[in-house]
Amino acid sequence: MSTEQEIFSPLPLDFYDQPTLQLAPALLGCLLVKETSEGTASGIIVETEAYKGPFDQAAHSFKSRRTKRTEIMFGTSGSTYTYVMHTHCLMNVVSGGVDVPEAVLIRAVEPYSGLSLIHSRRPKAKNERQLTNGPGKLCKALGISMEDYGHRLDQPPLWIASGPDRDKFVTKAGPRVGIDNTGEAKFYPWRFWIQDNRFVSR
DNA sequence: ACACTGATAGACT
DNA sequence: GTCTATCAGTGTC
Repeated sequence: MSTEQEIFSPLPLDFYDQPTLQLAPALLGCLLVKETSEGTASGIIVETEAYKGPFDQAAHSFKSRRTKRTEIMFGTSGSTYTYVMHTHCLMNVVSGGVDVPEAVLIRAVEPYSGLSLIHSRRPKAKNERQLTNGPGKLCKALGISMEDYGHRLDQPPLWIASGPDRDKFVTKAGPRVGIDNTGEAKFYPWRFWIQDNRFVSR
């Protein structure tokens, strides 16, 4: 059993120096923590998706498209890539190292701490599952926004820690979600989740 | 199952 | 300047 301090202690930046397809499943079971003036909330990462820039038609950085939005993906691993879609914000972890525009999308978490804060931020959730079982929902629940764009994930106010009870789950892989019209890329099994966890988005 | 929402970037004229 | 698509979520049919 880990101590409270170990559970919440930020992972070092070099943790993100591993191949994106290895990092995505490695993030499962880790704790995503956000500190705000309202308090601190956290959730265990239970679902991720890998996006491999230049060769991945589903990625914003396909063919190394370098723009204001994708710029952070060309930077160092372990930075935050936030992106606004419709009315919601989605969070990605930059990987691949400098000049390799890859990232891992955090698709779902299981609420771990700051439950009352999470509930107050997600008044429309009709049950516990709906608090954080989607990429836009978890950002709202934890208070993650465009202000976190470019933030390094080894320090407050936003970081990822090793989390409790590591390795006590089975990892599954399958096709990614919400990426129609992307040809072959649609079928790559680059989505990873914790088997039987009820907060997985689908 | 379906449509409405509506921020922002990127492509195009 | 204008048009369109987007790594969703929600309410309604």
